Amino acid sequence: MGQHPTPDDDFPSYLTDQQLRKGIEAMFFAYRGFTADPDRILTKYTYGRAHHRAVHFINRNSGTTVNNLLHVLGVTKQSLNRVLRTLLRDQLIESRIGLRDKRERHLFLTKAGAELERELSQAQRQRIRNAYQHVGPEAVAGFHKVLEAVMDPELRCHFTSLKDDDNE
Amino acid sequence: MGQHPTPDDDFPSYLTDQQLRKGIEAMFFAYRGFTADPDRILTKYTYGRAHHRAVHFINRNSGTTVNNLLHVLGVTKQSLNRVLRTLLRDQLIESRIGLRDKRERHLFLTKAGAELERELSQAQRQRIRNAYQHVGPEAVAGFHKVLEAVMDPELRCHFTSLKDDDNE
DNA sequence: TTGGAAAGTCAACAACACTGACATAAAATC
DNA sequence: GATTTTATGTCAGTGTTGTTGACTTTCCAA
Repeated sequence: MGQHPTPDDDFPSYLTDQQLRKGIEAMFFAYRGFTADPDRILTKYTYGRAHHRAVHFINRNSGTTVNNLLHVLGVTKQSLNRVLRTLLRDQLIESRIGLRDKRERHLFLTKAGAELERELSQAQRQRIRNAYQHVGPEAVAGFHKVLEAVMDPELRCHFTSLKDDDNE
Repeated sequence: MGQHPTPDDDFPSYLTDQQLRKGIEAMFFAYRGFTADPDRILTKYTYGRAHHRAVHFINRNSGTTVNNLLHVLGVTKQSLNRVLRTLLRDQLIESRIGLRDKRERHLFLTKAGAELERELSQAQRQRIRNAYQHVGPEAVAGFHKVLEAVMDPELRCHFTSLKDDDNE
């Protein structure tokens, strides 16, 4: 059921349930490795993955609004607010009232925040760099293709656009 | 710093910090998509991702011990025990005392458990299948290569061995 | 027989998500 | 100008999933 004993052009071997399950497990184990290094660092600061994500996206898109961050991270404002509050308290980010629209808060990393971001992303980049170097550019291209195809379409636009609209 | 303006053979363009950051974000967004379908289904049963993982690995390696599952999942026995207890209570799994070693508990899916596993993995496989079909076999091969390289080495062995040792 | 491994349990705690309700300020619209 | 909508923040409560620490039971093996 779902399996196919004799793979042909209609049912290539890389689409068997067995291969798909293999891919699912690979994602699970790889994501563990992917987050392992930042997680280790974050415990030093009594922060969690949520702080890492916030800091990452504020760095990537400096001056982003709370609302925009909300949609990118896919969490509720209450959940995000808890994280932002501690980051503000610890002066890792700062929040500036929008000039054009004074309801909006634009988020920026402070110097300390940028340092933490660097520490976190450096560890993560090192692991990815090692993996990329090990497998070569063709495999990396395939990796990116598959990941993009696995994303939800509405999230894909957040990913493909490295620069967003909002800055004052 | 870390960047390289003129990519050459020593510093190919696919290893720039920019490209690595892109890969990191791709992993983040793709993992969200990867778990979205099972998460939706799990809320119907008031279960979470931890239940999915347990059911997946018990199905993959029927008769596995609690201790083995512990290492594969990378959680504490207290955390796993909470999940297993509810799955046992709801008769989705059953636990049999080991014949050779009576301290060990070997875990099996019940019929209902196998049904849940199928429902969860089917949704997940469908997404992966669509992605694989969309990008083609070469990209998929690259995808697998990168994921395996990103894993922690001690987790990689759990992944590569589809069959484990323990059965009575 | 004693030591230690495997399994299970209890309690307490923390991170991080959720819902729902409410408040404030400002923009947009009627 | 009054009303509605939007953006943000906050409070309270809840649930899942992880942690540590302490303790017990079972049982294999030296």
